[in-house]
Amino acid sequence: MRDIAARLGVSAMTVSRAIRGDDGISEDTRQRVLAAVAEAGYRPNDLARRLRSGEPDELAGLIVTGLANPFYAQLAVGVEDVATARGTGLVVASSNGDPGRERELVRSMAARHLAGLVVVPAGNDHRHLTGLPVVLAATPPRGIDADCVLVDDFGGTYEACRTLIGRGHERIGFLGLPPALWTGSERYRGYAAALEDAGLTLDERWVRRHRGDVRAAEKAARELLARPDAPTALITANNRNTIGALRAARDHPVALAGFDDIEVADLLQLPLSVVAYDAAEVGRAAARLLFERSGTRQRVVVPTRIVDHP
Amino acid sequence: MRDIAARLGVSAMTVSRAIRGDDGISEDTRQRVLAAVAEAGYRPNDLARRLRSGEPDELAGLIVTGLANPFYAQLAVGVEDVATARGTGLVVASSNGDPGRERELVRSMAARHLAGLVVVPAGNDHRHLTGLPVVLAATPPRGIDADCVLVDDFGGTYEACRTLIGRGHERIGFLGLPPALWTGSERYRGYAAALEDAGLTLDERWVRRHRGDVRAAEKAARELLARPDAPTALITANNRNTIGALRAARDHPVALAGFDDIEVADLLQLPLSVVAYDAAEVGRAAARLLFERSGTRQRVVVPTRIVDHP
DNA sequence: CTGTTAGCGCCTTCAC
DNA sequence: GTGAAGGCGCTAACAG
Repeated sequence: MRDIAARLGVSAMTVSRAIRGDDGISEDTRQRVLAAVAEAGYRPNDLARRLRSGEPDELAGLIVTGLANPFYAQLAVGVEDVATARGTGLVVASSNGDPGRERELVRSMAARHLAGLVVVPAGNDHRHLTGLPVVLAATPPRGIDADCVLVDDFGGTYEACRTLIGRGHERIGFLGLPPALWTGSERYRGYAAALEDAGLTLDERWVRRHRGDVRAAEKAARELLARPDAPTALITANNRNTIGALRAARDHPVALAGFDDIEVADLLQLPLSVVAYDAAEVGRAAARLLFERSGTRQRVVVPTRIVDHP
Repeated sequence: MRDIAARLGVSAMTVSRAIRGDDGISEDTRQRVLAAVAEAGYRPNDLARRLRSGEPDELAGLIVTGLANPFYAQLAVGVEDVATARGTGLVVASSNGDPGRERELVRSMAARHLAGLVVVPAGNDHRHLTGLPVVLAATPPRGIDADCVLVDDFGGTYEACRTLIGRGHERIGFLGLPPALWTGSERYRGYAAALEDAGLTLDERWVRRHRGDVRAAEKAARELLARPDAPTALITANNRNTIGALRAARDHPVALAGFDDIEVADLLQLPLSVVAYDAAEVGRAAARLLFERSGTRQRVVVPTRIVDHP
């Protein structure tokens, strides 16, 4: 900057003003400065600018359990949309479901003085989510006071289960996440409530609750469906479990209803109902809460709807 | 920092040294400082640190055309893996295929002094990719000198087309991206070469090359397949086109071979061959090139393989 | 309209 | 082992 100023015989301030589009500078001078800037290929240093002006970093963070899951990719798209609209960049990181790693990521983001953080937490204790504004997604806060965006886990699963019941199924199994996880617990609760309200029995032998990938899900589904008293229908409580169950269903016919939509669900020649919702909207809502930070604590619930792919 | 120093009756330098783990400070003093730091909840300011020390930011950037596309999500996972292993964070942004927006993103990332940038470019002229180290993915550099990671677009499409020919198809259409895009051009070339080598005619009426989403792809496929002289097979040159063609194929039976694997391709009751490759590896390779920056210009090609889902 | 002075928070360099 | 001086690149706040 000083170089440019010297070369033009003006002060650094003038260059600064021209670059920032500050007024109080003649149009003529501005043009001359901008020309010199372009010619020199000079780029102002954001670090120094922020250090001096005290502006917060125009960078927010997003921590998800795994970007490979299409749900989180969509969520990231939503967060990015809102951030971009504000001129804010987005640092994305995956915890891989490891609370220790999540803790480490939060620490480094806080040290970087990011403007704020959207987190899909890996664990249940959120007391380490400090040092910067935080909005939780998919899980309500525990141990901290923070805004959050939830999906209607209970209601969605309840409706999915009712769909199966409405089709005459009485032996309905459940393939989901561990009970310690909020989504695992809430979706199981929706399943259990739907059974109870229909006067059906919840048979624990038809339940598998694990934390795993598609292969683990397929294995669990196969075990369930190979039983002599196999259920005639399954609730699969997230997209990994749904895909695993779909693979198992090639050999063991079974009706399926799953949480999370699947892009090509309509192309599968298998009966599948899904609990669909706008994953990007979860991200957008979270980002809005982060940036708008009203005084009162907020909890947004994104609605779900049943989509049948008969 | 001054506060802490004053409170302890030491100089700011001592606090700085203690925090950074610099030696040349007594163990006793360090402990006292660290205790005070913890108690005050003080966090050193990364901006100021870097401004003074001139270190590059421990953040790299990734610009893709759209994170919603599973291919780019996987690529992001790969870049993130390698970055994380080095303790580097990742700023992710989508250009939405708009070169103007890409230019703007590059500018802001360069201004933030990120350590480097992996870019899946939206356009063909890459001269705006300056101001920081850049590695291109999926497209070779043009107008700049940079490393890049490519997929074997030509070879993959060639083999996919040969698969269809091997099954007896002689009227093979093509659904792909515009010729101005590298992948659009290379994949079309693979298609054309396979036809030529087999002595088959390339009929332009069976070709649709557009930039669009799944719906546009389905529409294009329907038009193609509704013709009286419809092709009996289609090459779909990316996952958006493949899914669109799959939808169209419900009403117009046709053999399909597509570039990019689809997660549940094995579950579709439709004959589909795909050109599969490790999208995350594209990201990992790009990140490695970025961080290792050898003196010589590198070009990595990620291999493809045909996977049949009969 | 333009320039001068001062300092953002930290770290390099050199004294002590 | 510790501190004082000075400056990284930029921009408030005040002159003129």
